Amino acid sequence: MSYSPEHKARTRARIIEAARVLFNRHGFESISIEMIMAEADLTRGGFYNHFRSKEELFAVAVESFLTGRGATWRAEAGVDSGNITPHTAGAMIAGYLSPEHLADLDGQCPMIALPSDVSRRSPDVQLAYQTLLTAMVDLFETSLENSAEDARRQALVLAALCVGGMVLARTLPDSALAEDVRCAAHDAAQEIAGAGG
Amino acid sequence: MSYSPEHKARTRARIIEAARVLFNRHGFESISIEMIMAEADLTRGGFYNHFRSKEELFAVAVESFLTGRGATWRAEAGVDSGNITPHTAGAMIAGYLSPEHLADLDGQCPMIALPSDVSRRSPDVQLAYQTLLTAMVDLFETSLENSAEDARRQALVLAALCVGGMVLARTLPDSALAEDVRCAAHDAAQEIAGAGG
DNA sequence: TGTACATCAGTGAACGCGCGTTCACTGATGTAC
DNA sequence: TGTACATCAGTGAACGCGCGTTCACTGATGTAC
Repeated sequence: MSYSPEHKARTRARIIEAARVLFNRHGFESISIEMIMAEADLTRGGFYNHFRSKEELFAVAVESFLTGRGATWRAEAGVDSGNITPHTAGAMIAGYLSPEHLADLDGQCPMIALPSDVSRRSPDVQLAYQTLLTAMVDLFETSLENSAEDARRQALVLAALCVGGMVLARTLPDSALAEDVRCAAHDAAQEIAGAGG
Repeated sequence: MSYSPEHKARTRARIIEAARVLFNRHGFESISIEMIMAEADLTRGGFYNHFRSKEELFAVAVESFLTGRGATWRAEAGVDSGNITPHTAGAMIAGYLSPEHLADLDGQCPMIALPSDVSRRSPDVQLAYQTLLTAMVDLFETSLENSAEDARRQALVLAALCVGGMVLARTLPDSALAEDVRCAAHDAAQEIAGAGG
């Protein structure tokens, strides 16, 4: 035997984390495999011991948000032991549409950082993106189930507001306008989540 | 004298139109100057007679939506001779969040096709994007002014819903889910636009 | 406990390719006479 | 009307560079004895 399987798994995780951060900040095409491997303290050649292609890594990196920062958020919002209340949606909205999230270029949700990159890549990459959206929508839907007439539709609207508000705020160079958009989206989302059906 | 100034202006317009379509479909980085010039029936070298860089063309191409398809939309929605009514917002929402717009990869609004491309480029490019958003928000705001308490905030929410709903619908590989998102965003936006304050 | 060995994660050079930009040149055009 | 000329939009080769992927090799590791 050579190295332990755990050794390889740790290296793989390091590559994924480096890729997640670099892709989040600079997009898919601006980041090279060499940059990712260097960020993980490795050299170019070893990449293909862990992934079949750059695009496969992209899909894995996008989805890794769910088990990383995403899991932390969900825990903080109170998604533990299946105990989801109307308050959960409010907490998630407050975190997602927060100034901190807007400023966090490394840690932000890939749905905000990478929509047009993802829309032009393989179905596998798009499926990873869809997994993130589905997790968010399911959380909203469960949270609203007991108070809203049409919880699923409301959940979809909340997701569109969260992603749309943040995508616009991220892209506008006038930071006052960006803040206006973020605040307006936040307040409207809280109103929908609070008002129920 | 060599060619007429009109000749050069027409060539420039052809390059911009070719760039708008190709960028819309494939993004900034996947499209080369050679591809754009070929689409405009020209060769690579002449590009720099018209633009200082690929990025300058990108900004111009993004903004060109406003005087092209965007102007048609605004006219159809009834933004002529300053005659903007509450109905105008509804018509704009119906067109923006329509299945036809979702399917129109060439003609779609660059706010949907290119958000993450734009967010990583120069301030000039971001300003072009902001011009599109501002036009949309202003139209919504004017349309709501007489019926809504806080017309500007409502207008920002509508813009976030329009862009967010379409960005998600464009990126999701499950087309049934994409349709659900589009419909939910459309109905919610119409409700906000119709309900007023 | 100590040594020989097989494995395979990681290395770094190489392959083939395309890119944005520059530049010397060409040739269609409008003007001057 | 016809011709010589200056202009500059458009051409296509070249420059310097970086990319994704492949591959022969290395050397740290865990195991067998």
